[in-house]
Amino acid sequence: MTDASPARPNLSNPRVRRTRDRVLAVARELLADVGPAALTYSLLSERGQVTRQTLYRHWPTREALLVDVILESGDGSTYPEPGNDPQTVITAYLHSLRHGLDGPATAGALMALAAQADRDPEAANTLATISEDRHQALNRLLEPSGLQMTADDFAQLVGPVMFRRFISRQPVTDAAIDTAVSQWLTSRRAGAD
Amino acid sequence: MTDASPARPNLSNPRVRRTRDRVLAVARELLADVGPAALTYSLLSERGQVTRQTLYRHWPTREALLVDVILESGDGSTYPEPGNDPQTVITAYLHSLRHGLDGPATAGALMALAAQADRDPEAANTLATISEDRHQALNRLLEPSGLQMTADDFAQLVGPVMFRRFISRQPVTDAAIDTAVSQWLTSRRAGAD
Amino acid sequence: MTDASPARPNLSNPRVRRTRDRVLAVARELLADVGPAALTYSLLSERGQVTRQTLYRHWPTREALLVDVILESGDGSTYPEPGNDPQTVITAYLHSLRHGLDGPATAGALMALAAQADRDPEAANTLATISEDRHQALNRLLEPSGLQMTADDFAQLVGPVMFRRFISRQPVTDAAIDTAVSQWLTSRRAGAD
Amino acid sequence: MTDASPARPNLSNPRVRRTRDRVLAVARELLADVGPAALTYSLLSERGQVTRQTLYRHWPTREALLVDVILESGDGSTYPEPGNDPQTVITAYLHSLRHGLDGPATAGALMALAAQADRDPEAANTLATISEDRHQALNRLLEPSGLQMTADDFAQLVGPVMFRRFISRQPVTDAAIDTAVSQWLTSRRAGAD
DNA sequence: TTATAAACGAGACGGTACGTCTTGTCTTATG
DNA sequence: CATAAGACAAGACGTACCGTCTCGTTTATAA
Repeated sequence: MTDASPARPNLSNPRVRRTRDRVLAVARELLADVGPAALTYSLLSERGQVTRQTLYRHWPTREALLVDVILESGDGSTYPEPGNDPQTVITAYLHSLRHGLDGPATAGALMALAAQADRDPEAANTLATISEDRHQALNRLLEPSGLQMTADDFAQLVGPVMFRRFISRQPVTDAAIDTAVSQWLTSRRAGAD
Repeated sequence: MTDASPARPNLSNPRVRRTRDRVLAVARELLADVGPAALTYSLLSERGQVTRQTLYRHWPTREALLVDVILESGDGSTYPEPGNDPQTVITAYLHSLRHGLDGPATAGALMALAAQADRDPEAANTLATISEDRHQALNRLLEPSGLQMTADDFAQLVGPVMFRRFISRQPVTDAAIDTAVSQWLTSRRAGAD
Repeated sequence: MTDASPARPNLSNPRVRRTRDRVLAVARELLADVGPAALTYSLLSERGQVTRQTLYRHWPTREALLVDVILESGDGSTYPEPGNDPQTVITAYLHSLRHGLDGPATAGALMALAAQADRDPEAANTLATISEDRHQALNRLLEPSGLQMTADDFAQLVGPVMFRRFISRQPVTDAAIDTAVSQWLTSRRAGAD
Repeated sequence: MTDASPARPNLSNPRVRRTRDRVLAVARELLADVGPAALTYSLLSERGQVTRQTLYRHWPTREALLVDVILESGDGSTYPEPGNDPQTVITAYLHSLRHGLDGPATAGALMALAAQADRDPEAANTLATISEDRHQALNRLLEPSGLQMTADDFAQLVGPVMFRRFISRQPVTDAAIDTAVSQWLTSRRAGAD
């Protein structure tokens, strides 16, 4: 049994770590500057003081790079605080989501993945995983309130925000977020009756 | 002052029309076969019995081609019938939307646009226009019922479907559609109180 | 039946001719300057005001390029005059051969071919063809004298010169040439007895 | 004064010896299998159970490796017996030479050296040395006969064989060898008159 | 017998070249 | 004389080797 994929650099090696972090930082910059389509390995290599070959060693596929960019979205934008009042928590969550999608780096990487997900199962998987992550993150914030969301609920809340941001291209206003939250809460209360 | 854009072929010329339609048909096939990223002018020219030059004349930019593909989505998938019962109409509409996004041609082109919309105002505009089109289409279907939707409403309904289809990558089940519709109706009725 | 090899540029096209001649000239220069091993398509492209892609179109393989360099050895070094006296003609021929192998361009290309001929039948063929060419050229020079050489004779004459030039790396002196010629003539006369 | 070249492994160390011999054996195999151009350090390292680094330690340059391969041509092909009759001895010698050049390992290495000798004085030297070696070896075989060859004589005999083998690419037949030998003997006798 | 020096394995890295692909422009011959 | 065929420049792709550089580990020799 030969090794199918040639083994990516060992992250416990500090040199490797250094290289990787530096490149990811530059990648984020470039993603914001030139967009995902123009984020070529050629460009990244010359801006990142690194050889193209090194990029391939770390991220055999451009998609792998995008994943790392999204997952370790280096802006340190933190999630809001957990809390007892669902409406407050959810609203704060959607605000933070909106903020996370404002910077063109993460948003660009996300759409790049989405664009190829229909043909690239790995990209599709990654998207699913990311969604699930964010879903669980919200549930953790909601824990003190005793409320938990299903995937359906999550789609119901986040979908409208995403739709405005990426498809209909209308600004995601505070009002729009409020609408989404209150609609969901209303219908939920009604359903509970 | 030189002419910035060299004038695209005159659509009233039947020969032009023929060429254009033939190419668009092939483009749709290829879009389904190989995906938007692999839909190159080179490939399209050889499959479409046309010179690359001709493609450039018709669609100076790849994005222009994608727009035409989306707008004239040739599958003949028709909208549902208008009707008096909002719930029925809306549900039928979402079903047809889901169906339209099942074929990988339109969906692929759509995401390709979305991926570059952050950097390409024209793509962004196109997306906005398309969204608005579909929004108005729904409103036309709803006319008999006397009900009309705001952009907010539309996002609230369509967003969750899109989110599942393109981001969280869960199947868009009938149940999910029902949930979206009933939530929206419920909250609406509650708001009307 | 698909076209296996993508068809090389049409030499009757003047643009093609121009490009080709320019590149071959530069190739000869570089061959002399840096040797056959360092004559990369990359280097050739940048010195020749030409894209790498263009080089590949003209000479799909580096060997094809070397062949053209050898066959159209542009130095215009002419063969000597035909004549009645075999000894004079043959000696003159070997002098011109030596001169042709002095310039590092042709000699380098020749050895490059020889080095890969054991594994590359095309290279082997090319070498055989070139040898045969030179053999016939000599016979043409000898026609007035009524004498003709077999392949054996040719090897007997040219071999020692090649050996000194490429293997034993001794200078090919006038004396060495005289020895080769007179040995061959002597033994020939002896054999005729 | 820093040490220009980092000192190659000490051959008196048995571990070194082991490594070296093992690698050379593999190198010979590979040379026959894939030819000199494809005998990369990468390939050699993985086939030879050895790191690339180790190869560089032993043979700082690929050429140094080829020299070792040629000089210690491990096939154990022995020279023929010395004897009194020059014709017999010389013929036997040329047969053994032909045999030595039949196996693609030595022949390939030899031409690889020849191809770079014009630009690499070390390669040129090595070739000269090797030639001289073989020349002296023949003279040793001829000692019982009282006959000795000059470098000129040697070139006159060996050149035609080499030429057929490497340049004109005709088979080196027994007849060709006989011709070479008898021509040389004839002219020699004639010259002695 | 244990240091100590050398050889070695493992593998990251900056380079350079490869052969291929698509793009947009430009040239040429032809119908 | 307008247009197809296709040559070309530009530049990214993914891969292969190269030569160099750590850093641990093993082996051999010498104290």
